[in-house]
Amino acid sequence: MAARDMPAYEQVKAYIKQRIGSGEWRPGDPVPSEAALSAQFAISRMTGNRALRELAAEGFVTRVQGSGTRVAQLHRISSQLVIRDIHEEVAERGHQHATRVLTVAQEKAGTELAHSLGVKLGAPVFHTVLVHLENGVPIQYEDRYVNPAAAPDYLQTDFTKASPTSHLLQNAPLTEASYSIEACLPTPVEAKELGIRRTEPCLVVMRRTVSGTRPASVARLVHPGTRYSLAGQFQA
Amino acid sequence: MAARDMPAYEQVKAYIKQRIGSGEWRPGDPVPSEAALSAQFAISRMTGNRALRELAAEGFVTRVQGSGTRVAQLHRISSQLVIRDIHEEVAERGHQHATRVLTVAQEKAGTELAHSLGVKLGAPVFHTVLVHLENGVPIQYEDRYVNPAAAPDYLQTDFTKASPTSHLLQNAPLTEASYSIEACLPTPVEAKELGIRRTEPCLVVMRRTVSGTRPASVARLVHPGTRYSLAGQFQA
DNA sequence: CAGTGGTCTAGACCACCGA
DNA sequence: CGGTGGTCTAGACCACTGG
Repeated sequence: MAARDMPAYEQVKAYIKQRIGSGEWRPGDPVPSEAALSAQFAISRMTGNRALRELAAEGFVTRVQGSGTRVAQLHRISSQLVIRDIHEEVAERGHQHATRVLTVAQEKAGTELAHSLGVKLGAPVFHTVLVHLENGVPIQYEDRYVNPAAAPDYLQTDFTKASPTSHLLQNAPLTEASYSIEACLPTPVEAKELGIRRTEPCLVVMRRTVSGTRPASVARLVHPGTRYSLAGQFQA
Repeated sequence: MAARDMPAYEQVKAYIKQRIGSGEWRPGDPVPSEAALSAQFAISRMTGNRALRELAAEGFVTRVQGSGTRVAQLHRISSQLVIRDIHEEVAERGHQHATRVLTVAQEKAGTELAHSLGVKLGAPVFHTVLVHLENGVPIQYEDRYVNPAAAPDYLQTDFTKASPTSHLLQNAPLTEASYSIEACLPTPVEAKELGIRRTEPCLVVMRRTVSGTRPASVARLVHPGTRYSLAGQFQA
């Protein structure tokens, strides 16, 4: 065990998590109070407080002022899906990232798009279509519409050097987003640009981001099923 | 403003979040040090520490010992992705959920499985294969292996009444999980049981759950691409 | 080296809950 | 009322970073 090197509050957290994980303390059972922990571990009350406060934030226990701390009823496990720049993602794997630019244009918003981006019908919107390559192999077809109000100089970006995601993150602080993930067959154009057969399943992520109160961008990200998977970890 | 009633550390957090949200402090910019905050707000260093520590946990800033605190590049946003019982999920949509049980058996662990579940090669493991239907239409093919140590009476469950997920959540408190999501074609058996063509893309979720320190279960969840999508929302 | 964050202490006052 | 958590302070020592 690396228990000796752990900070005191981490040791207390580990102790409590272990009791909960082993089933020794069941949901609803009381957890030792801050004062009890101080005495038991020979630590100050603040240290015990930090341990319990963090466990509460992580969903392991619930605390009620005046009443006490108890083991939480359900373990809600929420993931930490992160909106990442694909360039960083590839670079982190130690691979080469390159971008092929297919379309950079200003267009007029149709009904559906106008609604998604919160602009008027026929108002100008920015449109880019790119293919991202990892070590020369296409891994993502990115079809994106951007609200000019959120990133006025979007079209001036050199997309071979800065990805749309990084440009948007720099210029339009992200406050909200929604996504959906599905499995689809690629369109003929997508298949051609990704260099795959039209029968190969693709992982498609549709994402809509909001900056402040203003919709910033909607994107359709198509990944060949054999070359890309989303992975993640839940904790707490 | 309710600023007067807020604890000091919350006021400091609000101040910093406001600067970041308004774009006044850009990603990578330095955030005032704990000492600077103490002076500026007339608070103790510990209070400033708590504000910055929580902002770091929430993904607004990054901290490096010895170097300082800076505005984070990305907003880490926790999603609503939760490990849910498919029965609840379907019921929530106001639909009928039914289960077809294909396999309920005890088997011997092969090399790979033994490693995933943390048991010895050839040790007994529980195996179930189910098909979940929403209003009579197959939406998920669930192939699951369970560690007997985590849920000894798993095989006695009536899976038409309680789903594996709900049984496991009841009996083996969940502490950790990892998953991957990909797009694949179904195997012949999967296609047959789901009632789809073998060329129809499927959304496949591989999930491994851990209860305490013990791997509890590994599952392969296959969903027809045309009938199922994962959706979620981010919020700051 | 000076400045930073990481941790910890031994007190303190308050608001709240339950008996 | 005593016990609980919620917050805050004014110090302290340490490990790490940068110039």
